[in-house]
Amino acid sequence: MNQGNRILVVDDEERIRRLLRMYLEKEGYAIEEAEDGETALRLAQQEEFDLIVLDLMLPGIDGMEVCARLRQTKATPILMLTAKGEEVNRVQGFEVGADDYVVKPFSPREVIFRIKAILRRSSATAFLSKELNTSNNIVFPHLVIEHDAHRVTAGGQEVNLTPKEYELLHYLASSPDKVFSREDLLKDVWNYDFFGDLRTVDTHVKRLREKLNRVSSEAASMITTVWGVGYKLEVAK
Amino acid sequence: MNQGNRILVVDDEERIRRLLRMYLEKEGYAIEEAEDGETALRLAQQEEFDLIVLDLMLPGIDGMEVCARLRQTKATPILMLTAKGEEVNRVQGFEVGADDYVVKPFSPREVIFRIKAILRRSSATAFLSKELNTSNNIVFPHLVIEHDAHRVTAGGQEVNLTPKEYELLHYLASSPDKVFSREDLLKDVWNYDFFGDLRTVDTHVKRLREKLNRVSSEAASMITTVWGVGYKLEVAK
DNA sequence: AGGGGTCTTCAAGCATGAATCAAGGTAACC
DNA sequence: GGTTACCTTGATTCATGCTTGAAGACCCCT
Repeated sequence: MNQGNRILVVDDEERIRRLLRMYLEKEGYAIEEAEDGETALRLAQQEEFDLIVLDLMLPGIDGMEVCARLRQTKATPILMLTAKGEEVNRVQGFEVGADDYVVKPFSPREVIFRIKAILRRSSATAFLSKELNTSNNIVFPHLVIEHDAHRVTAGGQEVNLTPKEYELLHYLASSPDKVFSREDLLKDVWNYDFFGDLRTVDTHVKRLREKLNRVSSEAASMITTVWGVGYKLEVAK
Repeated sequence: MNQGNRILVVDDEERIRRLLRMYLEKEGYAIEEAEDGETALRLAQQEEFDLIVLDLMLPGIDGMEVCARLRQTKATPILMLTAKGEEVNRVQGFEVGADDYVVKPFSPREVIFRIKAILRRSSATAFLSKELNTSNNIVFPHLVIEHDAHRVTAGGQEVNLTPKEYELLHYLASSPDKVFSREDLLKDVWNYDFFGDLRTVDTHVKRLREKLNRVSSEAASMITTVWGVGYKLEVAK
């Protein structure tokens, strides 16, 4: 868990702000919101944040501008949100000092990963600590997930997963033993603007189990159904 | 990882300084900035840096001059930045004591490689233990990349690559097994002022595979597509 | 400077692989 | 044994990657 890093979320769409607040608070961050550039700048000046999530498209002062002005006085890390197809000059974004950017529509999961990555980096440079803990690997008795290599190994053998299958497994694996409802999974693993059938989750679970089972029945049986509730990845007892 | 080497960045353009700071801090270096020759000289005299990145074109005392004066008292390694089209005599630069030079617009990646190479060289003389690691060669079962010679050998036979093809391959090879998205690749391998189509990456990958394949299908098949994510250079298992 | 060749980029169409959803079957609970 | 939730399957739709060609930038050589 995080020790309550403070994050400022800047977006003109309320549902986006609410969405991010929800997810980030779940992760233990303290959230503040701003719906335009002026407010964002004011808040950022008078309070200390550990990170700012900044939409590019804002009424009044746009994100690029906010970013540039902010950089004159503060070094707060900035994560940019850009809409797909928006004629964004990415380089401009970086020049202006954004640390990373995410394209909408994003999956909540992705945003959280990027935020964690940025915060890890910035605290790493502060303490000159080695990036030992940075490895994104998740290791269970019969299941290894190497995130950088995007590789899953079950019972010592590599398993080929499709993107969704991989994301689903990775999501379950990052909170082992926790049960997620189908709604949870759809909300977190899929894009925020996807409203699909709950049964879609079933299908992916099925194929995930199938692929794991071809290689290691132990790994496959880690994905357990909690009747009337949802799914979880169960770590052997 | 680097143990926080200290680097002084000297350039009159703020966006260049910021850009370099961003990338270098990500690599774990501690950055200080100067925007003119006078400041640079003052800072370089009163503090100890492990390396100085120095723009040739500066208001007041120019880079060449700074370099020459610095060399009278310090042996700090210097990496020169020169603008394209600037009729720079490279030899002049070396005479004056620069250790290496990079032409603008540079790709962030290139600068980082040069910096690491210089630091490795200079620390190699201090610690003989590192001597072994000094070569910039990357060696895989069917693929050898000799960076100093800018030469690629696949299956024992030399392959002729264009600059971009080479850089792409080298970048992938320096983090084997790690998956890079097309965005990542554009960001790191292309120049800092390039804003292009993601599909451009595909084209280069295609031709890279083609050239490697003419000589060694094993080498070609090391460049693997991770569906929905990006590309990686996969080391045989 | 001018011309030829190379490298890079980008667009368009095609090929392939993955995600979705509906419908019927099956297992768990009471 | 009935009811509810879950699993399975396959067709359809959708997303992504690959290939090709052509245009333009760039470089080198004369």
